[in-house]
Amino acid sequence: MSQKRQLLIDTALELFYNNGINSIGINEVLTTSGVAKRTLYSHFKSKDELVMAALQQRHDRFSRWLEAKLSAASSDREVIGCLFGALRSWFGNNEPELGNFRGCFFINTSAEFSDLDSEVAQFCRHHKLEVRRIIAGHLHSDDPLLLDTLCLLKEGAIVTAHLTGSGEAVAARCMEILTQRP
Amino acid sequence: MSQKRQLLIDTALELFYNNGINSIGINEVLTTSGVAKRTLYSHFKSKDELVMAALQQRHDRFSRWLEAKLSAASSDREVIGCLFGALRSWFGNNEPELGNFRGCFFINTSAEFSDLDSEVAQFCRHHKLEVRRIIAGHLHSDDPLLLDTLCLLKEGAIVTAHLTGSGEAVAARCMEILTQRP
DNA sequence: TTTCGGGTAGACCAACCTGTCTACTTTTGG
DNA sequence: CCAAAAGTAGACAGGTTGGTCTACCCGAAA
Repeated sequence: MSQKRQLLIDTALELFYNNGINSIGINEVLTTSGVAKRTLYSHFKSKDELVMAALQQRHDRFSRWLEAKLSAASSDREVIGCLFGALRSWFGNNEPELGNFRGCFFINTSAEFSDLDSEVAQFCRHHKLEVRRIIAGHLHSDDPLLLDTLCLLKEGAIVTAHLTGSGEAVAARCMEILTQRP
Repeated sequence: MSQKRQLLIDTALELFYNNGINSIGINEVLTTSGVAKRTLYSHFKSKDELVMAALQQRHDRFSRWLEAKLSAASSDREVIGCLFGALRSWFGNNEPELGNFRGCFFINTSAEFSDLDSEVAQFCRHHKLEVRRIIAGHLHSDDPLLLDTLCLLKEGAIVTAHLTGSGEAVAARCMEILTQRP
């Protein structure tokens, strides 16, 4: 069905991710995509609905990407290697399907929407839970402490990579930290 | 000198931290503080300048707070305890001087300002470096891997606490992770 | 007493925001 | 082949933004 709808979502996601949702107006999405305003509002009844569609799109894409990256791992040690190897590659802008690295879209979006009960904030929580579930699904032991460690270090790495810019060193450091454990 | 200036900074910081900088207009700062617009623009030549003053204020307050929390520690193990104990207390809204917990002001602000060269983004980087320096100053061994571990887990904890809401459990988990190492 | 810095209230400006609307054109399926 | 669906351009409405400006007030120091 409608390819314009998909074009709008793709354009919105890229602009939102690169500039923040509040910094991007509807008109910028329209001029960038070359779609008419009327068309946008025939597919989405408000900007919020477009935002939700962009979040969903990012979530799907990121989940598929992560799942593929972890699928090769056949031991916990390999899961660690795959996970932080993938992150390092992302931080270094070598994962075209995820776009130019600018932190985690869901962390960034949460920072912009203060109302914790809003649909947007709820979806961000949902995303993080799903990512955790994906990682858990690839670990052999179901040591909850290991899972928490991976998730916490992953979040720390993403934020630090975004803020400092030295993302690849950060990801490598995470692997050092984790391989130094029993 | 001028107490109005300080009142403006305090009001702006609270509003910015609780709602995000782009969501708060100058007029909201004015009505909340009860100060006239003319007065604001006699102290700050633009909103950006007010934003910078708010960032500086937050940085000073947070640094002093952290320094005080870590000053009691006399061993690396105690530094870990003090650090994540302080974070747990912050996450649980038991640190009035830091206000109601809503993540890290600098991480949130970085998410809103995409230009990495902007004064705002530079200050956020500076803040994180300073915090790292404070932690390093209280560690006895100068094991860089330990320092990195603490900083990464700290960022992960802040982000996760903000996104999921279960902050105190997260901080406790970090301590478990760290005490389980040699 | 006069002068002046710091303050107030609020009208005003240009730019931008989301969202609606009219009027017209293109695409596509039965 | 023609009707319905999907698209276009862009004016418009009503509100908000950051920022400027005029006109006035007050208290303290020279």
